[in-house]
Amino acid sequence: MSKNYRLITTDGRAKRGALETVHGTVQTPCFMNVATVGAIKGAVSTDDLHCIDTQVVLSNTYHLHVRTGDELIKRYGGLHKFMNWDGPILTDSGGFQVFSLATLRHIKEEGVTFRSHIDGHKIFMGPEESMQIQSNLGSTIAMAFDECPSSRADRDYVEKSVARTERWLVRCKTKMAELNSLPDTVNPHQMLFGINQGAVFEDIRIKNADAISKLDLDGYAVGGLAVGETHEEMYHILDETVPHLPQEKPTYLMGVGTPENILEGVRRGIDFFDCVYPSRNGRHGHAYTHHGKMNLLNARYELDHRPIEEGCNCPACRSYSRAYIHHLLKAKEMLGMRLLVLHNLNFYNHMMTEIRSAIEAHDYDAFADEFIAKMKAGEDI
RNA sequence: GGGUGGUUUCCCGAGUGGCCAAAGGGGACAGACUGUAAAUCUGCUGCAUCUUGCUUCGAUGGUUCGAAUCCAUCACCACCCA
Repeated sequence: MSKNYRLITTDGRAKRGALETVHGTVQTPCFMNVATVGAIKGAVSTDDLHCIDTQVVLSNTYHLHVRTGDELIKRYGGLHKFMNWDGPILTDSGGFQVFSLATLRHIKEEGVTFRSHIDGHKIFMGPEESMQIQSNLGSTIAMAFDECPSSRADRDYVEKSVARTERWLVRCKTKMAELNSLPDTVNPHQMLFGINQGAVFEDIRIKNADAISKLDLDGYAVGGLAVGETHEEMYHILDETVPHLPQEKPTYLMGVGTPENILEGVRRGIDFFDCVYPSRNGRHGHAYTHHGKMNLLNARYELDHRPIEEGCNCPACRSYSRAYIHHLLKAKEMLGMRLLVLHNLNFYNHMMTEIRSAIEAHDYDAFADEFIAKMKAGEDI
């Protein structure tokens, strides 16, 4: 397995690292931009992604499997070629869909039977199937196939689920090694990240973290957070769990989150994040700024000549006013959504740049506290 | 000039004697969304001293215990015949 992660410096528990991949080096902490079906929703192109300094794109195994099909993408030459993105791509395993498509599935030891949300046909996905699909896609980093239990699941269920996810992880590792050694593999250097689970039960989390750490994977994710528990519970679980994951490997907090969640995650030793918020909220009219979040659909912006945020270098702020974007959103013109998605992703990507500088300067705690306070104050917007 | 149909709360539009402050859309206003079944979903939209009271359904007058709903007159709109 790879020795590709380099820890550049630390500040408290915060890590400043670099992950070498066949598709380039990722500077961490890093926010991955979510492109579930091979595109960032909101008509964002890969050219756009270069303009807003995106490092890593995240795509989804289940969604690409049911449409358009991973075998077809493999025949095309892999996902990188297909979507014309030569930077790193992380593929989620479909594990989250085990959780979010709960009404359409049935879980067993071998894997999960889904009903396709597209046409209702039956699909079976287990660790081997998920690894096969991710290998066909040829992503840079594959995620282990896991179950993400609900934050309301009882202790007994979570214990059994985590034990099964642990057994699935061993099967993922075996299958990936096999796939990477095949002659026609799209990306023979595909990496594998394992996933820690355990809902809000810290002892289950710690036991699981210790166990999966021994598997010497390329990286380790904390999954199953931000699914209904409080922020305090989430931060507490990170406090207790992250120290039990290998520090010399990249860590990834899956599906998180708000700018504040990310700042707190970095403080607790997380390298990678991803979240639908900047793109989805952009489509829904929300813009992130250093002074808080604003809803551009609100009438108060109808004659506001200012850009979303003064000094922002994104395509929206460089050329357009709040008033014009408000109008575009009201008129349901796609450009309105597109500009907000670009602004928000640019905001997140650049927040990560600021975070890396603060860790390098060994001033992270003060930086994070001030960043969060400023966003909460919501002044001048 | 004659005939017929119509005028409902921001707009369209249902309602033909009490359960109507008035269905349903749209718009407006606000909120939610955390490994995206999400350009989606939710709330709200006469006034007030808001678990109750008041004023609304073109205008005025009438019938009735009770009218957006029935009658009369007037105003305006649409179409048809001259």
